[in-house]
Amino acid sequence: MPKSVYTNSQKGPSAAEIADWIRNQIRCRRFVPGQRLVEFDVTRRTGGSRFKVREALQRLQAEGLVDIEEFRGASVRNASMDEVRQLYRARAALEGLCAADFTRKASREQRAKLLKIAEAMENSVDKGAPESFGSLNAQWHGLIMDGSGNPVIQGVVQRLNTPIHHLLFETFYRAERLRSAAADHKTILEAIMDNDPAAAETAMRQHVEAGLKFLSRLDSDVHFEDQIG
Amino acid sequence: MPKSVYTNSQKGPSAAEIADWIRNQIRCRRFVPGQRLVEFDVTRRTGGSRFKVREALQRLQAEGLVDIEEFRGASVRNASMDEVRQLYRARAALEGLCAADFTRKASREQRAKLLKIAEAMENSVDKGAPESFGSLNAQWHGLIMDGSGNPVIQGVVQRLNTPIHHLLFETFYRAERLRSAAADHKTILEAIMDNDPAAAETAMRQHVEAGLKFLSRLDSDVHFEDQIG
DNA sequence: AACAACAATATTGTTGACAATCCTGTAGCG
DNA sequence: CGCTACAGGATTGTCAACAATATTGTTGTT
Repeated sequence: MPKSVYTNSQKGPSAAEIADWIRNQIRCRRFVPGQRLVEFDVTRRTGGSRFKVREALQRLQAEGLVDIEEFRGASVRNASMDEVRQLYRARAALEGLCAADFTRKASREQRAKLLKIAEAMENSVDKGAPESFGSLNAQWHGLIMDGSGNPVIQGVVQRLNTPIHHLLFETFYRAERLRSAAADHKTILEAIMDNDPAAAETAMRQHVEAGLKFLSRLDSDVHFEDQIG
Repeated sequence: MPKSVYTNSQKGPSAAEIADWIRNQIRCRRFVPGQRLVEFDVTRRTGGSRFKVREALQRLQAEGLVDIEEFRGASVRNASMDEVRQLYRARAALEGLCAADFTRKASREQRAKLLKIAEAMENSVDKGAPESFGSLNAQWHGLIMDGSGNPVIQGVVQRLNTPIHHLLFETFYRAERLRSAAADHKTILEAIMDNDPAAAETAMRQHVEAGLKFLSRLDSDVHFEDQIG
């Protein structure tokens, strides 16, 4: 009976596995920005040695997910609203490019799957199910990057997304946003099916930037609440 | 009299400084793709401890500059032509965005400086000086990213550029490419001075992709030579 | 009670030694 | 001559102990 979730339970988790674990905790908001990541703590919870934990934390620092100060250790980095804005703009440019390339290069199967996911998302909109919509949305964007045949960009976007992972879901709790996103997807899908890369690109860019706009509105609301509370 | 080039000569270089040193060696082609980076070697040449060297190598791995295999250590990663193509496409999208933002946000001084650099580059073209053209070219692109007010994208592009740094210079040894690049710059500059972000963006994208086309041609030439030799 | 100086604890940084693995050169064999 | 098996050295992976620093708790003074 294995003690941990990791494959090599004998030798303990590797640095990469520990990094994945921390990354996940951050993405699921179990580790929140500003929270300190004490080495000993991570050691106990993952079963890895301290050495490997340090290794993992350094990787995460290189990814920009974690801040390491001398003699103060690692803490989850806090992305400012301005940084979020920049991340979104970068995403918009890169995913736009992927949409264009998907239109050019994707296989028949990938197009079919894209259509299938889109239909499932429409379903989620009707039922008002933000979680399933968010999950399908992630699949949708992932599939487009996958089908664009550009793993380099895919990797960059994934890294850019990690610190704002939860934000990608947050906006979906407003029905207005759900409808708007679904409409955007429809536009993008049509451009792809029409084999119009340029249209797909601009539509995707607008879609991502629309997400940013919703987020900015949410953010200013939160600040308003902060002032009252 | 300091022993090394690093600021804290007493405590030895930090991991970040070692990473910078290695990155530089790679950029200057003193470390070539495939070359193994033996820890002890780096230790001696930088004066850092083995621990810090390992730290630095892991960072470089996260950046995608270095490959680390278990029990075989680090080696300089070799970017395939396909990967280079992807890097260029990502650059095109991101630098295009920066050109648009530069047009919107850059200060009067930054515009003036851009013009000044462009004039100096024209000079290099006339004199047929590839090295100075390459250096000015790097300044030119850097200035545009700087003036776009988007450090996140700037960081991403810098990381994308590192493994292909030398390629950015290689094409300039053909006079044809020099003239073509200078013409592109002129187009971009005009769009910026006309306050036309969209035009600046498309011009910049075309410029970067033109660089890729030249490179592809060079690459196939090299392959041809390989077959003969 | 508020505050400063100091001691105790917790946490991180660094080093060195040892184990595990790979690479290389050599000898033996067909 | 070509090939495999095997040692020896080289290189990396891992760990535990120690040093340096930050954080917390305590005490004494005003």
